[in-house]
Amino acid sequence: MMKPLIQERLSVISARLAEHGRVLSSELAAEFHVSEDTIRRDLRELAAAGLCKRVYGGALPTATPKVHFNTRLTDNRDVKAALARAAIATLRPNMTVFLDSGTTNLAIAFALPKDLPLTVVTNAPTIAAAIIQTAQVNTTELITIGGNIPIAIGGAVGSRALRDIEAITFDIACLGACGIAPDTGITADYLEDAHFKQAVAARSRAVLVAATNDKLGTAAAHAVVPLDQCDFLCVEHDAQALGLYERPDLTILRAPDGLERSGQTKFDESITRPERSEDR
Amino acid sequence: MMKPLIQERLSVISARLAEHGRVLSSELAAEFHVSEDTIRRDLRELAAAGLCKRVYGGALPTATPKVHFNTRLTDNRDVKAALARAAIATLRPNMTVFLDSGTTNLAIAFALPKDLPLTVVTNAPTIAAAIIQTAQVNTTELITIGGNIPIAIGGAVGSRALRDIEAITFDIACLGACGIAPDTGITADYLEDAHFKQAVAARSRAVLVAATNDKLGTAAAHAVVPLDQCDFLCVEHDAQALGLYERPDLTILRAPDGLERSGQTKFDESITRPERSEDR
DNA sequence: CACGTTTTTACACGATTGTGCACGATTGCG
DNA sequence: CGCAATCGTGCACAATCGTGTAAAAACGTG
Repeated sequence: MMKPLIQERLSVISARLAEHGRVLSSELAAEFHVSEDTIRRDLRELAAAGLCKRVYGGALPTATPKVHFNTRLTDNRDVKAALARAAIATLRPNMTVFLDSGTTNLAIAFALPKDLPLTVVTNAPTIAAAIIQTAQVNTTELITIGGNIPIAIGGAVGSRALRDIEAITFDIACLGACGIAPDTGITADYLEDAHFKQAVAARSRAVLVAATNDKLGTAAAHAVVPLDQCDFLCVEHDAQALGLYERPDLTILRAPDGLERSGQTKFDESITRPERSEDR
Repeated sequence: MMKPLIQERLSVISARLAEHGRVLSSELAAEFHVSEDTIRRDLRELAAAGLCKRVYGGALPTATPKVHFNTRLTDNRDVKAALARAAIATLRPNMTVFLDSGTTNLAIAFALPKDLPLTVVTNAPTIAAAIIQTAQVNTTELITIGGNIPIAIGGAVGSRALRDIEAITFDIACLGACGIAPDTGITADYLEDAHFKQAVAARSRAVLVAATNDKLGTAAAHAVVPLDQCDFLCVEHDAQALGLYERPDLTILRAPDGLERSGQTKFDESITRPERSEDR
């Protein structure tokens, strides 16, 4: 049995990941006749490239984009609410704000101060419904971008949506990100979604991205905008390795530490521990 | 057989939670061949992430953060659900359906059969959000009509919405009615809303109106369409004086007597203490 | 070929994480 | 109240991980 080249090994691991949905460090070590340290290095590299997510004992494929919008809705609700609080600090009265589809932006929609006059534009019905539900009649103007809506995305991203976007200029655009990494910038799972986000970013004076820890350091399939075209990056209070994300015109906002859990705060530190994935 | 990674276990628990509506610590421990302590730790983690609510003996899914609709919906919920069931009897596979804003149409959106392939068009974000929430990814195509949305109306009714409507022809349009009477026909509270409904009706092969008893015999400020341009009228099972509404091409559908509560007795009532639904 | 440099790997060691067990506290129920 | 089930928490042990270091292999160059 010939010893495989490193790239071959990485490729095989990647294929195994896609086929089986998971890999174990010990299995791979036995299969390639190398130490688990080597496998761990490989997985670290793949994770840095956004091709997998490391977990205790092995690795899993990066979040499959086929999951239904609803399933993502409840994930990290507290965390996203904290991110939202950090994001709304950037808003000023009478701004025109774009809220992209995505659960983090949904949290922002719910967190909008009710007495702050804003024009809110969105392509996501769920977010528009949140505005309708919570906003004052007189302080908020709501504009929706219509069109065909892929249910997995939860927002209009087609040609009509692109055309309607052209008629508006935004003071700030809150973009959802499926992945965000220092080298790849903001990335999205779907091509049309990525195109739409690009168009929005091009028509915005400022671009804000809020990302939970699990998004940091990962890359999805389609590039949206590089980091140096972003103006605000909202991260969790315990996000790490942020030095890699520093750019001249990028303001990094840390979310407040959301420790007002209903109970059992004692265990929070052991549960929401920081991610370990560092880049090289 | 092979030992699952922790994240996989958490994922399975989460899925089980969504599917069954509950999980038992003892069941999970037996299934994964781990101690109940481990399961409890898992549930603690999921609960900290806001994905479930721990109860004595297991865990329950967190109340689905579904978009809260107007309180008017909950008032006549059973009645409107019954009306919705009558309305969906008019639908056939691959129809293009327009759902106007309004709580009765919202009930229709929720009652749409999940396996019925449809193209649903709506100008109301709340209804679009409901479709996103409940629809299958592959059987429903969703198209929204965008534009400026007066929050009091809850749907796009302006010039852009009118223009977008021109490009579509509907098999059936479910119009919301603020009032319906034999002489005035369908009426609406807002002028722009009435205009928009007219445009929709003009582009539909069939017009359906569902009305609760309190709408029958009343008239709002602005006329939409007369009765003889309607094709289906859905009324409650005990609606009276319907003879006045008879027209040559109008089919009157009586809703079933809404005595059969849709089951779905949740784990909630039996195990955990009743608690207020404090969504946000 | 000789030599220095870079890359890759394996091993060692301490740190972190996951798990099961023990024991006392709490909760549900008759 | 009393009993059984469940829960919380501390602790021990094993698996896994990160990092530093050294050896081996590959590479380029004279």
